Amino acid sequence: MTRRVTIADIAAAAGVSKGAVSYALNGRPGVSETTRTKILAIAAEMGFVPNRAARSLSVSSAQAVGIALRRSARTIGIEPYFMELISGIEATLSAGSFGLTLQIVGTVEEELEVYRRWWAERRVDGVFLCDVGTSDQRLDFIADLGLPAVAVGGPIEGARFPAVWHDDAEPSRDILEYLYALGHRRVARIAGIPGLLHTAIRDKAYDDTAADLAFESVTTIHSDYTGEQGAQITRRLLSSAKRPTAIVYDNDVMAVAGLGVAHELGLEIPEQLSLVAWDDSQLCRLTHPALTSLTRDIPAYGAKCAEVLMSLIGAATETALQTTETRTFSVQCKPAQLSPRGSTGPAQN
Amino acid sequence: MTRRVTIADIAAAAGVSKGAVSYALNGRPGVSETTRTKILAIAAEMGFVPNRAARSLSVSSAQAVGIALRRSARTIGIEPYFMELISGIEATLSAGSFGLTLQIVGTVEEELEVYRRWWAERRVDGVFLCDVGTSDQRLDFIADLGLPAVAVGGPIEGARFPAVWHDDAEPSRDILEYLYALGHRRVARIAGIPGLLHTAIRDKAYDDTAADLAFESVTTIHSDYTGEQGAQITRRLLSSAKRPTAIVYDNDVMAVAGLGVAHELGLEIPEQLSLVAWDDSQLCRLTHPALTSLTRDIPAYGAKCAEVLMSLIGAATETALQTTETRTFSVQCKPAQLSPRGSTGPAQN
DNA sequence: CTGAAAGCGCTTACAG
DNA sequence: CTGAAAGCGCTTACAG
Repeated sequence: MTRRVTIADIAAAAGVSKGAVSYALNGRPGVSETTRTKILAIAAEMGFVPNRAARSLSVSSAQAVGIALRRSARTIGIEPYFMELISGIEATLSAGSFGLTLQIVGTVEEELEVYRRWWAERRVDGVFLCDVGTSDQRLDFIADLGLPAVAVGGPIEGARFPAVWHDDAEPSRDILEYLYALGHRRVARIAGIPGLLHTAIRDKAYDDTAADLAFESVTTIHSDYTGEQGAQITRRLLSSAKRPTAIVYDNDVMAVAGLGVAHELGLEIPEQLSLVAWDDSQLCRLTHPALTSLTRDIPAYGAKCAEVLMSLIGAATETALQTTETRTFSVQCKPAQLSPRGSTGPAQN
Repeated sequence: MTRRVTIADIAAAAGVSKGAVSYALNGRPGVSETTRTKILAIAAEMGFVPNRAARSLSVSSAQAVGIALRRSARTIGIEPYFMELISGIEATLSAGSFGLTLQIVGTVEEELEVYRRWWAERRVDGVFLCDVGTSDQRLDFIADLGLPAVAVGGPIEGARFPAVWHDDAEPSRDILEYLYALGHRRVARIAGIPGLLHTAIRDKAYDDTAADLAFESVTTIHSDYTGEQGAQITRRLLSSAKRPTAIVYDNDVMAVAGLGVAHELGLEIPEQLSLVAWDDSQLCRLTHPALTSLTRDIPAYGAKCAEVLMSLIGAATETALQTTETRTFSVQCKPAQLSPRGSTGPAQN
């Protein structure tokens, strides 16, 4: 159990004041180049790493950001989305040697409480807001707190902090046009949670596109994103008299579950039924046939979100320095691209 | 942007010293009951939450623990295991109002560096060590640092800190006996990464059990746990002359991929091939047929790991107080149970 | 039981 | 360019 070295140790070894050590270490004026290099050498030799708490207390910054996820213990694991997002976030954070504090909560109330506590404790300098809703009390709550934040999703009208988002309307249109071109006229969509912003955006895009094309029917049924509901709703849809010839799922987990149901009912894919998934994770390539899906680069998205938050916090990460224009209030990322695979084919009515 | 209230504010409002406020808040002797209740009331009214950095600096404790995960951005999401584990860990941590710092790393060197930095910065009071290897340099590294830690996996011989683990030998035996009873005589296992401790334990258990029963062949092929390799190895196995009638997978993702390959080859499940998965996540119930698998309660496991770490750190969580005997160096959890589903059936040789 | 003071390890004006 | 000092917001011996 080695002892931790402090600036006092370095100061003593270098024969200078603690202040000088601090200036040297932080690349600030106030020390000559010779003393600076000498101090730096000694610090490196002694393996100095500054005590976070002391630094935080001095500069009033936690050197960390937080993310609160509202899911149950059982369902959180199944969505590859979050881990990929976090993974991307971290890539940017580490560059600025910021830490990520993660908290899983059960209810909105708990989530708000976490934000308040984090803010009051100064445990984090900013937060990522996930699963943005169409009318989301967390937005004002966080803004009122004065806690820097980035919404992972958008666009958000009248937002008081930046939102980083993909346009979901265009891919929604892409899917329907693609299915239409394949001859599908009865299409169903098993959508996500109705209160979520991106669900609403997709809802509207589907409706708009459907109105432009001569579909026989385009139905949307909302779900809770779980495989159970995906399976259940698929079973119901496929048991109806005029069953759809194509089903679009708002995530990958439900699509996999839907494929399971299709197998269960003995339907040939894609001959008798075409399936499309949103959020292409590795899952979509594990099944047979592989699932046609909408592909986004989630780690890159997470990295972008982190960049915006860092620049908001004013942290001097390299990336943040390069792209100070990310301070704008809405950052749009490249929309999801359709990746056609074996689960879609021409309709046989 | 409300102002954060400090103990100085409370002291002023209550007309006492900061020391008195601290004693009152921390339930220590040194203040009369009347002043204590008065101070507490004022603190509550002002919405006081202590500044973490200041507290940490004083007591030399970060009030946080860390977990470093070594995966790539693309593959980390697919394994439900980690999020479930983290979710369980958090349930215990929140009770003691400890935070969880998460870091995703690419290499062992990076991981060791993270531990050293965390320790030097005093950013965490302890860490969880995942993916324990048969010969794991991280064990001594962490122990030498004097950083409290819990190994998520074991048992570890001569360990210098506690390990929390499930017995994997018994379930391994269960699977083989079950398959044998179903009449399977050619069984293959697509195992995980060879260097991992639990892989080695399962390897031995399979070998031992196989030796006790009259199998025609029991082969083990190691993999990297990804769906790609799961699919690839399954394809190779099923294309061989004397193909196995049952395949056991060391995780769920590979099992799902294996099922996809079976479908691809037109094999009837379970008539022509039985499949078994380890680590029953929701994934196993999404497919058709649903996958027979070995079920463990991962969130509960995570909670147990956190309990042991908290007790090690000496934090006064309620759970830790109740179970101080968790300071022992090896905590065994309930082994995984076989959950038979549609993917296994009698062998048709 | 209570108050004044020192200290945790940094940063940062402020004099020399 | 350099040093001594105060301060961040807590905790905790140490006197009264």
